[in-house]
Amino acid sequence: MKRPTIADVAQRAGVSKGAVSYALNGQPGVSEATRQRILAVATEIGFSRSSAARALSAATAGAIGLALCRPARTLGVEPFFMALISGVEAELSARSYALTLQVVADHDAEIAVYRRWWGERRVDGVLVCDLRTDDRRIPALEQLQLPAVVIGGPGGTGDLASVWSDDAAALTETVEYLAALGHRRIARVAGLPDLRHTEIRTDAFTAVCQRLDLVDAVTVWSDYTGEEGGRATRRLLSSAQRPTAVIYDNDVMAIAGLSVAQEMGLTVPGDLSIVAWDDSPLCRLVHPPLTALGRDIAAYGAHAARQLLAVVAGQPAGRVQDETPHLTPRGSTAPPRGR
Amino acid sequence: MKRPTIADVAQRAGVSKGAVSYALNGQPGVSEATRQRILAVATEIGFSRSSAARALSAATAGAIGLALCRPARTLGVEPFFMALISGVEAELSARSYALTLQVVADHDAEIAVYRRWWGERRVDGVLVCDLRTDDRRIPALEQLQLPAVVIGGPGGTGDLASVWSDDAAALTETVEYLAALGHRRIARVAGLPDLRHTEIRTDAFTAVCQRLDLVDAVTVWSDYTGEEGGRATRRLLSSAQRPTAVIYDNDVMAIAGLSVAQEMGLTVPGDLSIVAWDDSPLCRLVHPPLTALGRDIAAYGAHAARQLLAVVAGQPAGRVQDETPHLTPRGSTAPPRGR
DNA sequence: GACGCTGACTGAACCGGATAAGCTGAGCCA
DNA sequence: TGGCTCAGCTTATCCGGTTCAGTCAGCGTC
Repeated sequence: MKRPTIADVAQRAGVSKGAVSYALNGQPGVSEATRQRILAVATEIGFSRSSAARALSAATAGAIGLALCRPARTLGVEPFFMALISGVEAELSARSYALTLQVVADHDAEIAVYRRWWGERRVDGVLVCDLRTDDRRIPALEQLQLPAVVIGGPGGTGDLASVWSDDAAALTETVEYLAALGHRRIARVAGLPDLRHTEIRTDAFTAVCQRLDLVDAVTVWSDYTGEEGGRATRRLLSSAQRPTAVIYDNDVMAIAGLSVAQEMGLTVPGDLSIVAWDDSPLCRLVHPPLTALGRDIAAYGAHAARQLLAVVAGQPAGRVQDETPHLTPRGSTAPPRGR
Repeated sequence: MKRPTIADVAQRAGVSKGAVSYALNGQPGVSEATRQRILAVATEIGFSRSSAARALSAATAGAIGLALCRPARTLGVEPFFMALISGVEAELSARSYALTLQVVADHDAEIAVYRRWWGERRVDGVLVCDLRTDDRRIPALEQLQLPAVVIGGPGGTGDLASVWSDDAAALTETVEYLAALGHRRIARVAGLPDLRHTEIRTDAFTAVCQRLDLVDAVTVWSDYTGEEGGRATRRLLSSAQRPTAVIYDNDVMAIAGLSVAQEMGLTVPGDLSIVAWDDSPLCRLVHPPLTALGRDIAAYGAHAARQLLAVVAGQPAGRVQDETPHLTPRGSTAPPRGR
């Protein structure tokens, strides 16, 4: 099956290649009647423009890139990324942009991918995930002048545009809620410590616990996997002054924590209250369903994509705030027993 | 930052553009000494070929496409796709191919995407997921002559290449295992009925149950979501002759089923044995950990990607078999109580 | 009726590689 | 020494769009 080119359209419509190009792009230079005729011919013979030729002459790839840097073993389990991707994708495909995806092992590999994409002109811009403190990717992208939007922050994003959500406020609200239920010993199982949002949440946790005089507040670090989340929970629940409530930095660790609690003979929420960050269907899957800090992740992704397209179009890099995660109380939180 | 082109390399190496092209592509036409000099210059100035220009003149996009057709609400939850994608990706990036991803609502939209990708020459080939019985995508792709590999089967893939795993054998093994434990009333919570692999598993289930004379065997249909899986389990466990073992077509439904059983006061595996299809970290997250039918999904994806690249390279469309899922017994299966 | 002006369109030059065809000089042989 | 081959290049053309500089008809204007 021979693919029609712009020349075929031009010939059939009895005009030049240039006129067809103007017509297709909504540029002035052709009369309305001619434009309609050209568009009709294009539709009739099933013409679509070669992305390669367009990229070459218009110097735009029509694609944006997303490099995922989490190790393969955690990548699949959290629903977060798939939700994010589907949101990004919805926004992009609505504007006929393609999404190019690459899984990388570490930040060096990721920077190498950015460099290659830049050199190959394969993408018009990139979305950056999992912002770390002192993130080496930021200066690398600034140097390349590759349009980018960081998903994360606030802070630490250099001169790049970013989309962020107020995790500090969400965490504060959660601790206040648990404190209001009567909890005094609250623990937090955090994600990887060098991620920027872990840092932000940790600072907020420390601050609110100090303010509410929760002296037994403790944060332990983990790596977002169920294994580590379970292990951390086991340690916490084995301590002399075991917490009566635990906040987990993702849903997978929270579910693992719930299992560990049940395995150790504790009832949830009677003996232990559990809050999960990232409200996904997983949280409603288990018994009791988990109280969770949720937000519309697909919308977050769509927001970031929109922002990136704006940057690609030459608008100044802004830092826009997305929805703040909100607490959805379910069956896994209650006043501590014996209050 | 100005991006170097092949002309810059040529000038600096004191040769023509053509010579550089030959050198970069490992073609004959330049001496080994010159080739090395050119490659050194290219590395030195950080040159990489424009994917657009390459695509235009070599008529190859350097990318393959993957359209995901599951509704957004189930997409994120199952770890399956992320694992598949990371496997596909590993294989592609090793050969400098890019992965273009698109999320679509239904098969019509998916076919439209294929048509657009074909017209835009945006991808060299596509991977097709979630094969259905009488899948309209197959003839559409055959008509477009867009290289494709179907992930699924056997059967129903038309003239397209495919990579499949022997789900029938895996299911048979599982039923035999449960029967050997002493189970006589085995139920199966299946995924969407019009998926080809659901059909294959259902046929195998019927056959083995008949052979083993398990007259109470029953299959109920679901949609892969936790909600539906839980609901189906509740129905099954409320029936007069409730099953003593349930096989779930994915991990998410199995976990939901486990919760429902516990919520109804049944112990697992004492009162009910549970087997999950797709062994993911989720299965080890819950208590008891789930006996599961697992396979290396990333390897499956890599296998499919390799196969697609072969088809793109002009090799005949083959139907290759991947690893058969194998049963990993864990804490969720045991002989039925009161045997 | 010569002039300028505008809208509608054409022709040709690009974009950055791949590649077929052409050229050149060294090496070899008769 | 002339003729031939062939490795090792160069040159030119092409891929399929975008875009800029013209061309030209038609119209109003003084």
